[in-house]
Amino acid sequence: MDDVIDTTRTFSIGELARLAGVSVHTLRWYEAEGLFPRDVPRTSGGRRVYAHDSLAWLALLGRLRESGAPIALLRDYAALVRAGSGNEAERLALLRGHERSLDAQIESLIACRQVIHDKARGYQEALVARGLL
Amino acid sequence: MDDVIDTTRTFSIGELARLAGVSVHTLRWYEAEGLFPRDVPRTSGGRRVYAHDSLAWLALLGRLRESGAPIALLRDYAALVRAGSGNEAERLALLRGHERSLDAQIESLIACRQVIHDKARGYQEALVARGLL
DNA sequence: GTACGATCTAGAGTGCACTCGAAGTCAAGG
DNA sequence: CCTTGACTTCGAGTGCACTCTAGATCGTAC
Repeated sequence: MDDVIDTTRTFSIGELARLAGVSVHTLRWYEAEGLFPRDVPRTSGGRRVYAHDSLAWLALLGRLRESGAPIALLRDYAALVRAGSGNEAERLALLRGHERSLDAQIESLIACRQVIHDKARGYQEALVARGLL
Repeated sequence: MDDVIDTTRTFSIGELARLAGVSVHTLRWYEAEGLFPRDVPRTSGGRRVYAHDSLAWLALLGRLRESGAPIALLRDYAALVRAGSGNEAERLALLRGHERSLDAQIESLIACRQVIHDKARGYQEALVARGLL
């Protein structure tokens, strides 16, 4: 199997924003907040040049955000990656911690769903009883 | 079976806040935002007197909020209840709509959980391989 | 060389849902 | 009567995560 990922591919901020589904404003803001695991290199003219793996990194950040992780957690995780190998136990603990909070969130949502479903069923039955459904 | 709920029981704002697990500030703010299905009566001195069913109402609002419903949805729902019977179909549609969004949320969280779990497993295996776990 | 779109920085603005502060009123205990 | 604590209104402040603006610069296409 050939490698299908071109590891020499780089992205401009506009390209990366489009591919990652975030705004260029957000990318600059993420950088300022320390959410990248290494400094983003620049062209001689000062423009950002993102490495090919930035997309995967942003995908992971996106999953963390989507699941309710605060920016501070992404910052902590980025700092661990930035510090280099040797802190895998800490990275694991951070991810496991978020996984637990995710479990709690899912449980809570399922409970809410049940309550709302029951309430809806009440209205549904009332409508059926009156021949309106 | 005797009725175990005292329907004549009323609550002061402080009591209700404590029982419902919200702040008195929030109760006043909810009222100002039109989140109650009827006007909250007052004593001659101007203090709010909440009816016994306010607790159940707040529990429902709490479930809706906990599951990501914006205040606007609670306001719309309260307006329907306030308008009285006859709009059960609309109430049902509103609740069903939120139930759908809840399904989507739960699915999304499960997908996030998978991604994060896989990432954590990577670190775990690396630690095991190095005899650190 | 100039037009044009993409990018740059620093900092201000936005939306949501509270959350708090100030200054005053009410009601029960001593 | 007086203190104390819960309550009142109104409006300002908070935290989060962007989101946008202004004004300048870069780089490619004509």
